[in-house]
Amino acid sequence: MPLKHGLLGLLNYQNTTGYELNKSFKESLNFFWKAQTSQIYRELSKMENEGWLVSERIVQHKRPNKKVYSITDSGKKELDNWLNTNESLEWITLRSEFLLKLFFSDEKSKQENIDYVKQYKSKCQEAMLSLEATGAIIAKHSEALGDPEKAFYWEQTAIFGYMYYEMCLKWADTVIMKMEEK
Amino acid sequence: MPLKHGLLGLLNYQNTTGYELNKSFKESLNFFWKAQTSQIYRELSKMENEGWLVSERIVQHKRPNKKVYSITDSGKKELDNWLNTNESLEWITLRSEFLLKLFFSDEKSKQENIDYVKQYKSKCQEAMLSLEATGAIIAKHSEALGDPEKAFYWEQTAIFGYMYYEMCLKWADTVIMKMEEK
DNA sequence: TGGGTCATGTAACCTGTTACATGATTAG
DNA sequence: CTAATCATGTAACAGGTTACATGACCCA
Repeated sequence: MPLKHGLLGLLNYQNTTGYELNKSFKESLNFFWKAQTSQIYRELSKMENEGWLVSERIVQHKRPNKKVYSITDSGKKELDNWLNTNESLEWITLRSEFLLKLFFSDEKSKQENIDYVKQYKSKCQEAMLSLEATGAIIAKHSEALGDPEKAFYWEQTAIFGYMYYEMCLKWADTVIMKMEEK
Repeated sequence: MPLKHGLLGLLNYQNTTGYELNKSFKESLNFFWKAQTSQIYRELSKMENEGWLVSERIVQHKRPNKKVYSITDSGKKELDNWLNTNESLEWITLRSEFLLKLFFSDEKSKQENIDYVKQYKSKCQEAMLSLEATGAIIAKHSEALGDPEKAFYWEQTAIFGYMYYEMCLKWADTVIMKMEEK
């Protein structure tokens, strides 16, 4: 249940609400793990039932009341456990509706398929840009923490993304070339 | 609902049973789209309710009876529609429990993390080998069909996989180097 | 002053995963 | 002869997606 553990990981840095977690999640983990807002709330209450978290309800005027979650010892143990056991870890997963369609695109015209792959390229370029923005966020965090090493692993994940999109673009170019030669 | 459409795509080649579809799926699409056996059966019956498929029950001795599905005109239309509209297509998705853990691995020892990434490398190498096997399957299919172009797009998806794993290995090597320098 | 967006979430539905059932047949 | 695998699936549950709710505040 990686989503739960991602949330535990964030809550291990600081106590916070579902709303804030949702934002942090989207700022940091979102590129390699997506989570819906509603999913985050649901997982949080489940984790509270498990005893991994406790919550405190804060009454607010002007804003809806909120629930601040904090991780318990049992939650820390669970997080630790997840980090340290790699049985049942899905090391590699690839899932692409884009490729699924391409697979079945034999009947479509050459030109349609070329356009399709070109559209893909432009999505990759967009994604790269947004990763560059993440790069800036990482740099800011590192500075704020005063320790450039603090964000080392975060940075490596962003680099992964960067290399991934580069590879996708390279692949797309060679496919387009081959299609044009057909 | 890409799984439904993947199944439609396969059924567009030939009428067959859930059992056989499951096998074809795993041989061809599995590398970029996973489906559980049970999921395939469920989707098939839903698609029959939608009118995209019809089925015929074949009574067997020695083997459990089976249901042979065939695609209807309405199913063909649906498939065509899916292939030709890219609104709502998820062009890029990346999801990696491996990276999620790495993100939170600051507290772990340098050596543990190096080992972790090395394990990842070996999974990538395995995956590459299994893609090479797929390459052989593709070649056989092409020959069987007599037309090397028939499997062109299939081949391109396999090449994508190949380049992907290459990239992963390259990334892993640079990360390991950086970790060793820490 | 009317339409977004912020700050909180909840409900319903659809998809994916895990576990199980059963009677041949094949492998060791 | 016994255990695994084949050839069919079904059931239950967990995870992911889409749609909606509400009362402030901010912008044009």
